[in-house]
Amino acid sequence: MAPSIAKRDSPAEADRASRPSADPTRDRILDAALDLFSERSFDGATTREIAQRAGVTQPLLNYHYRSKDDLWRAAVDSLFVTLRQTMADRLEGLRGVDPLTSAKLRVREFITFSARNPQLHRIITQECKSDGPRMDYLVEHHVRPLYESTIELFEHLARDGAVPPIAPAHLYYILTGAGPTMFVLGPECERLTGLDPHSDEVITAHADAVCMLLFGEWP
Amino acid sequence: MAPSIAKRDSPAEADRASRPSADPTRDRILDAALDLFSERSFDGATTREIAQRAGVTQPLLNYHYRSKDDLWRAAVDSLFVTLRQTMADRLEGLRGVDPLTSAKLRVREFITFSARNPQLHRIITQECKSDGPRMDYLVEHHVRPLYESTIELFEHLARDGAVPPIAPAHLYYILTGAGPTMFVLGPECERLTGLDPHSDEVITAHADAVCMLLFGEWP
DNA sequence: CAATAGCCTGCTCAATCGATTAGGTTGTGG
DNA sequence: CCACAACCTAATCGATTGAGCAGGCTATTG
Repeated sequence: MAPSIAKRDSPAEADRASRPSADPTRDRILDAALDLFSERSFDGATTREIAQRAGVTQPLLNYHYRSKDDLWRAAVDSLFVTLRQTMADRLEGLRGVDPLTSAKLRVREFITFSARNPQLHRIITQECKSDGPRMDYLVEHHVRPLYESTIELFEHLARDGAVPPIAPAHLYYILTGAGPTMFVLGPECERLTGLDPHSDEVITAHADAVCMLLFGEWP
Repeated sequence: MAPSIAKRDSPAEADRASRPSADPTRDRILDAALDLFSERSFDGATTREIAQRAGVTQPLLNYHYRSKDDLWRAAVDSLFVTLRQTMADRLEGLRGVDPLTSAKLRVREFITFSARNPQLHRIITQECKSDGPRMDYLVEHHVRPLYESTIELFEHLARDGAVPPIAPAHLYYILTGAGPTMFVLGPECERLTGLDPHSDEVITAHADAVCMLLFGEWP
């Protein structure tokens, strides 16, 4: 069905097609793909439009990536790499800090990232609404590790009474729902509330609000 | 650009094409359209597949609805009519109940509806990610009234101290994010947590959790 | 200098999309 | 019984989609 052998004739094909990065052209393609896939969904985004936004021609996408599906996977991978790197950098400066403070900062960092990269949850909600090969890839490669480390964090916090007695699975969907939705629906939010979901003030206020609810800091 | 006159030749065309309902065939088409639009997005859903799921042929969609866009609008309308009807029925039985209890039941009803009709938030998140004619229709016809009545509710509750001191706009996105996300991502939730997001137990537990956080009932 | 390999583009194809047309069937009022 | 309107279908249209092919440019290598 899906031969693992390269379908083109040049020898280095298998290496090039949809493997690593570090090429400015490939990066521009991935960024454009991420924007359009997340806004318009997999089917709604056309390869021609992605190419146009990246400033290249459409056949170049099939040169660098075997197929539209392959391009999608590469774009998703790069986004999650950025997420993991950002979170890791943040945690780096938190050695020795007490667990509760560390957890609060993790939540804030997650919300800030979701606000600056709404593509993350846009793509997740697009693909995970129905079972399919792309949801499978997304969950097994990227979402599950995130889920499990979050569950572990909540279990720790619950034992200390730092967080309400709510099953971790529910807390996970409350956090991943309450945190990013305002920014996922950025254009709607702007129209509806007049707030600018890109501004630091609004992002901070939202993180404050979620932390207040989650960690119960109101008399 | 878009003449309001019927483009077909029969006289009753303008009346039929995309006006009221009460016809079992039209209802089946709308239900199928809702399912597919919400799962696959506007572009991802094909009129042929909608027709197939409704048990009719594809040209029939263009007979009953002027265009795919028209069909989408009719499907969205029917969903929001159901939402308003459900909420109104619920509030009917709450005359004389104190405001806080009434508010809690409203929140629970909203979450229950979102769990049983995940199409609602699936479509909202699909269309409101980017500005466009469908977001415009959705917001101005259906979302804004919902938003404003929710804001009003939260302002009342905040005055009584029944809800944390959080700006209503943020509370709105926290509620509409934390409540439905678990059910919007139903297939992912099942795979990730092992919970069945269709079961009454899980729905109730999630409503409990959100109410606990929102109304602060934990010592 | 010649040759080769890596990027990239213009042109094109088969498949599939939403929409249209013409026609058939059913039921109702005169 | 006829005429007409409502409902539905088969066949098909032009447009757009993802993908493939052949070839051109540039720079590194021998």
